[in-house]
Amino acid sequence: MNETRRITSHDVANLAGVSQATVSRAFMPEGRISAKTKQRVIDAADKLGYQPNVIARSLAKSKSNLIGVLMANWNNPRLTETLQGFSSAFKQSGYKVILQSVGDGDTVDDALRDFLQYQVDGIIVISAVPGPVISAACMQKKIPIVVVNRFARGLNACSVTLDGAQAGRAIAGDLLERGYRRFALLRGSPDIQVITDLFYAFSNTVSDKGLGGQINEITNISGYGDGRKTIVDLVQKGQAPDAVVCSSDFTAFGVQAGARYDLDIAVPEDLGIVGIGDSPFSWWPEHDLTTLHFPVDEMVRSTADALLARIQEPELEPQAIGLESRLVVRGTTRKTE
Amino acid sequence: MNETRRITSHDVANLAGVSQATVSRAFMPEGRISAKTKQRVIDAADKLGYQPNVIARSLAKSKSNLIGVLMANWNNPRLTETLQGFSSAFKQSGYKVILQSVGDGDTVDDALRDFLQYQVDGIIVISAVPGPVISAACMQKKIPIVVVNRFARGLNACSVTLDGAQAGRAIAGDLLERGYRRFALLRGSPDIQVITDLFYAFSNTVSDKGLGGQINEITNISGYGDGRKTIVDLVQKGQAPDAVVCSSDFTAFGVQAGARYDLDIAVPEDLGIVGIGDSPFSWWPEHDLTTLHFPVDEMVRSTADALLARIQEPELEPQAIGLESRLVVRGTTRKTE
DNA sequence: CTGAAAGCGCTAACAG
DNA sequence: CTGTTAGCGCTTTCAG
Repeated sequence: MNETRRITSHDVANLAGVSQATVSRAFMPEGRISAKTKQRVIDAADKLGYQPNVIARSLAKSKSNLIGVLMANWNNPRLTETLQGFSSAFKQSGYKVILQSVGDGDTVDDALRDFLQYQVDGIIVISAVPGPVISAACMQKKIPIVVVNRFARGLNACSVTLDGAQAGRAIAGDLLERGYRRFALLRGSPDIQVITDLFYAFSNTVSDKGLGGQINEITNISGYGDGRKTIVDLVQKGQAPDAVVCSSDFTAFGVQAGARYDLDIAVPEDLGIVGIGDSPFSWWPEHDLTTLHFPVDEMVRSTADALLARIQEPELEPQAIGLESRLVVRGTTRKTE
Repeated sequence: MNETRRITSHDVANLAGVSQATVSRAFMPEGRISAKTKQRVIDAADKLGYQPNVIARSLAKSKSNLIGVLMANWNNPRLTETLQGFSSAFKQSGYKVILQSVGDGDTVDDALRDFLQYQVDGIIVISAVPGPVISAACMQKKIPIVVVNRFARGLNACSVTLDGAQAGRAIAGDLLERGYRRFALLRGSPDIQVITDLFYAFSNTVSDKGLGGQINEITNISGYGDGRKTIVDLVQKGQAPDAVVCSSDFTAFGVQAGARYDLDIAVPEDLGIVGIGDSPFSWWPEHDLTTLHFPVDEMVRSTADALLARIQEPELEPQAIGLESRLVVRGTTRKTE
């Protein structure tokens, strides 16, 4: 058996007849080295199949080029786009993504601690908010955090979310214009600030217009099954809305199914349905859902920009970015009169 | 400003009045150390907020506890389950996942080279196959690779895929029994071995039964739009099948849409539709799709097991695991007579 | 059980 | 431009 010791820069140095440091320089972008020796080193390197050891480099430079991404909600319909977006955005800047999911008994903060131990250069937390102690620890180590889809209230972390107020106004304005008046607002957990903002702005817009709209907000409704059940319940209790706004497309699909298969209510004539997210299949004619377009690309770019900027310049002020969204009008809301 | 030097095991050692090596032992599972001093060290450590530096540990132990996951196809409908599965499966074994996606100009092999530089302990390649040189390099460094959804023909790597032959037989048997005879088989790229196997077994089963079935295989059809267009084309060209098998659920949804919205063909009476994957919404009544259930959980488990086993014991033979699947019969195929 | 010392493989002054 | 020499922070013999 060939005793396979890992080949290091020393081996390359020997073969090339230079010092180990020279090998190092040959592999550094701004290594001051003559083109000729550099070539000799490179040749020797790939004759041996040498690959620089990034772990050792990280230790020496105190920079890992790792970004920790923590995913707390795997039910997001735009999830794959998000992950793919981050992975390629950071690849372009020379970073690698290390991915953790929260669940299985351990918490957001545990996961973040793991990231710290791996000396990540920055952290992205998606759909969760870090605890105060751990984020203080990050701040003290100058490791920037960007929170996505949640607010990082007073945490010295950036956050990137929908602009809930703008979205709420947009949806309410549009629905009112189409003649809807009795609204049901369906959401999951009641403590997601963005949705709170959105519903709040929605309500305000409705009252401001003075058209006599009424609003019924229902919490802890999430996913297809919940949506379907909820619309049936409402109708049976005599609280039938004429429009439903759902905090997620999946819930909206469920409402649509309830109307179509359980209740035989005409959509959009007797019931308008609006989702949030614009999931990749909301345009399919089976659904043809009017939904708020969540600008994933822009979100990824803002997040990456904010994080990278703070990796280079840790003293930058934290920033709360609100993404503007627009309503994509499809077949689940009526034509404007 | 507080000059924030990172706190290391030395700092803890000083505070605890022990040597740095002792601190190290206190944080190692099998560190030979007395309970008393260990406690003193732990106390000192979290008084300082000390977190062991995993990068340094990796360098010292030549073991990174990193698993590289390379994702080559982001259109897989079971993608989130897959990613979540791996991330939590490996977390349980003390590994972290470092995620890359191929695309944006660089290749599978580039990505794998990056993984090698990060000294990953093992690699998972999803929906792509590594080149021969890079996988030779991995083998020589004793870094195991498991290929998922593709065969690793002669690469000294494990592979985990559907058992195409079994799946093909199952689908064909079921469709024949339901009286379908004129089959269209829709697939994307023609060089995915699993689908080739599947369609081959499908064809064989059809001929073996001697019921006079005929088969039309069409390649480069992938996704909703393609599926929809394809069924319309077939009908217009007078080649209407009475059953369509699609290599992905999304294509099947498209076929269904074509039948429903463009052609007004009765499904399942005049057209049977079968997908592959069993995506999370194939059971929704809008689709109610008969589809081959892809056992994601089992796939994740097999993959993780195979990889972890080879991390511990690099000399294990490569293994090709074929996952058994079953057809989930829903509304897009007729009742058996 | 604990301390001293030699690495792990690379980067970064500092001379020459 | 290149070699020498210290580290980066931790693990691991090897003595004691």
